Amino acid sequence: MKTYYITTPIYYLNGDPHIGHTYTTVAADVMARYKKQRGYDVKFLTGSDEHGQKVEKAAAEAGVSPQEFVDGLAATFKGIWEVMNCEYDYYQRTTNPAHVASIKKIFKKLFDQGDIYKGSYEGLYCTPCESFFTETQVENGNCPDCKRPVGKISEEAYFLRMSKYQDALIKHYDANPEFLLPISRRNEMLNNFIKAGLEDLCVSRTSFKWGIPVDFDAGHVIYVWIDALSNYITALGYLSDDDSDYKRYWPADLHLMAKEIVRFHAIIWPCILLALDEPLPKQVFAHGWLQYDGQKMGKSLGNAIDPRALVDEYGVDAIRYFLMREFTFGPDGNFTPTALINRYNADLANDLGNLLSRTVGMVEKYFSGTLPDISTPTAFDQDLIDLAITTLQNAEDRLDKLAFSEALNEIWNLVRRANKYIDETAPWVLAKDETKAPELATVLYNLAETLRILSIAIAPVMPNTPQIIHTQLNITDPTLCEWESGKKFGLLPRAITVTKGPAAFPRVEKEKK
RNA sequence: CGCGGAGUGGAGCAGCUUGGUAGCUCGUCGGGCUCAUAACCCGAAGGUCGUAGGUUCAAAUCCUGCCUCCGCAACCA
Repeated sequence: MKTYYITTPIYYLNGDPHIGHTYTTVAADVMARYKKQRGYDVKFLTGSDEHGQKVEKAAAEAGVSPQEFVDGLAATFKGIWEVMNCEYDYYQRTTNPAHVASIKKIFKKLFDQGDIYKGSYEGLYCTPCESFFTETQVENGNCPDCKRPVGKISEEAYFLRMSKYQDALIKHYDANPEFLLPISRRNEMLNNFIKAGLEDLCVSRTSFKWGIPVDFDAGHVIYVWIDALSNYITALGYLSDDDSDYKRYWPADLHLMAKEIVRFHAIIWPCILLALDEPLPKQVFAHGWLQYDGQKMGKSLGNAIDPRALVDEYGVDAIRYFLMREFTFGPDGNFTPTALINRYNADLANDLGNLLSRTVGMVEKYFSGTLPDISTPTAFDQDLIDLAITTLQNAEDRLDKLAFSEALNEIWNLVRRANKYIDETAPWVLAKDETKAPELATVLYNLAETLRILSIAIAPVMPNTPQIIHTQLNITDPTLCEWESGKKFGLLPRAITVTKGPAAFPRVEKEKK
């Protein structure tokens, strides 16, 4: 069976999850579900990065141990993924003993083979940001990020010989045009950083304790690079007693992330893998940020969006749909409440929800809820059917390129086509003439069958909605819900009995804001 | 000369890597229909694609200058 290994970053546990984390993870979940539906053996990994000085400090301020602190936040993150219906296959934590053991082995291996060496690091350091800065970066002696004073510190540290792998990395980029997408990111990394020259990277710290210790040198702690990035392989059991998953799933098909960490995934991580002599991931994809009303989102600005509140108000499928449909996956996007309401009403309430509602309504009204097994084609059927049987393929073409919005647009072309079909065939006219019952039954059947296909197409993005459609159309045969069955028209039994339910997506009034 | 992104009908966006009738959603106006969540369907208006040049038979799309806005500058998705 073909495997598909997809990852989100492991999120740093320094605060509650926000819409940004949600955006990345939902996108990954959509891909994972899509591939599962198509029969792939999928591994979907997410997790949390739980070490470092910020966590150590935040825990101290909260009056709990670092472990207690991250346990709480990790639970919060797992909770939001449950709310968002993100079904990861494994949740990796950098405090997981198995991860810790693997990381120690990786570090030791790299040290033993000379790719990690001991040196000393001196620089201007901002403690809260856990970052070194160059003279030019510092603004009047203050950290350019948080504006607090930086101090000059020097420490013994271990370095990763990144410079050694520069040429190999460039070769890999050249040989794999789709290694890093979108193209703009590729150009950025290649031209500005890789070709400009890779400097050896400081991969340990002595300034804090909360991390994985360097076994052979007391006081040194393995810094985030190796600790966090390697999670993608420690989660598969790399260098553990059971590395069957590693053999099965590595190299990853896709590392998904937002743009600010593309450097680590497109440069540092490949260098680590090159040093380990392991294959590089097939693709790294960096999407943009969501802004809020044109402004950067963030806790400090007080405009961070709480995904839970959105789900409470609109439902999880609607929010997932909105995130995947509204924004082009790649560039930054602008999140506005108005856009959310517009999308919800136009696409979900008016187009899809109403299509289901009017279809089921007509079967009830004209045939007392059960379609008779009679049919006579109408002049309008073929157009609808032609589009219906190509819709899944069209969606596949887009999804395979992570063009979620385009994929949904393809699917909605069918939704709109079905609504138009109702207008063309005017079932209410057919209903007035008893001799037209076979045509009427055909029209309603074709609509039901189209809804079946739609339920398959939307499932990766909207995992709950298919069930609503299936319940109302009384679809119980699981084979009628399989991806490939959505490429065939006419599989649904003709004599279906429908059950009208509450509106799948009740309209939201704009005044509500 | 720090780096990068963006400027497309009223709004929000796509298209630009691989030049060739300017597309989508919302909104507006007009019409149709009445099965449905006052939803649906059809039609129309509205853009010299930031600006000045260049390359080309042909540029929103490639190149150069300029203007404006925004982000980043070793871990905020």
